[in-house]
Amino acid sequence: MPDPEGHPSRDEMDLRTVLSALADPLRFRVVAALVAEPERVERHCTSFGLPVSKSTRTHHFRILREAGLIRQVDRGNSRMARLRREDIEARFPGLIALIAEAGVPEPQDA
Amino acid sequence: MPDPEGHPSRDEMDLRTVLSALADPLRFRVVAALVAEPERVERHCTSFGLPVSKSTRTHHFRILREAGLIRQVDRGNSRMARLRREDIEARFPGLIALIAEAGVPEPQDA
DNA sequence: AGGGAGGTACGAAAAATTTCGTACCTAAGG
DNA sequence: CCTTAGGTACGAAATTTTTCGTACCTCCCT
Repeated sequence: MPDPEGHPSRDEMDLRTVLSALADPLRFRVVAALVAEPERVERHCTSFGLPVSKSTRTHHFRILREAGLIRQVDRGNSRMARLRREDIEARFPGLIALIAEAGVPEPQDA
Repeated sequence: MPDPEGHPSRDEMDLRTVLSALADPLRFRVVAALVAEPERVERHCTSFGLPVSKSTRTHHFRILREAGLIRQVDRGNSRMARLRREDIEARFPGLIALIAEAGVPEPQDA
């Protein structure tokens, strides 16, 4: 069972769920941006500049969280996102390298 | 440019297109089934037992073909599908291993 | 205490994807 | 030659996903 905030444990992660999460252009951009960051970096959910309303943003971050790709941490009145790099690498070895190789898409093609 | 039948060349393959192709449950099943086969096996498009009409089947195989995941070859009056294993491995190393590890889903879960 | 930034939940609208039916084509086999 | 199996193209229906607006909550700051 996922934890109360909806984070699955490492072995609850499912490849098809992860692929669906990454299939959306905005979500891919978020993950690719995190992959390009140094290890353990936390970023504001707002810092990705997604061209959508905040309720849509909540929706996308929920899907990323429930797929196990990111961990969201409460930091006072805002929420930070961190890539679950080790868990992803352990469960789906090589996936992060593939995303890193593809790079962060430009906003317009996504 | 893709060839006349819509197969992209190796370096025209795009990770996001591939991920979108794999995000559909039926298409994932097809690819996972091909991954589980020995190298170079060709299978009838009908042999996967997809629970959809033939026009829908055409649609899904087109998406797989245009993503570069399979190559479709005319064999008289029918068409065979073959995994583009080497191209996929060259362009997205590790991806096939991830799919192989996930296994072929049971029909009911997708 | 009050205002503002950042978030979530919920329901509905909009857009994209999947699905099917029909019509049509080609090749293989009787 | 005719039938049948396997496919494609096109348009429309059904479903899913994305998107947004509104209402509401919490924490920080003044």
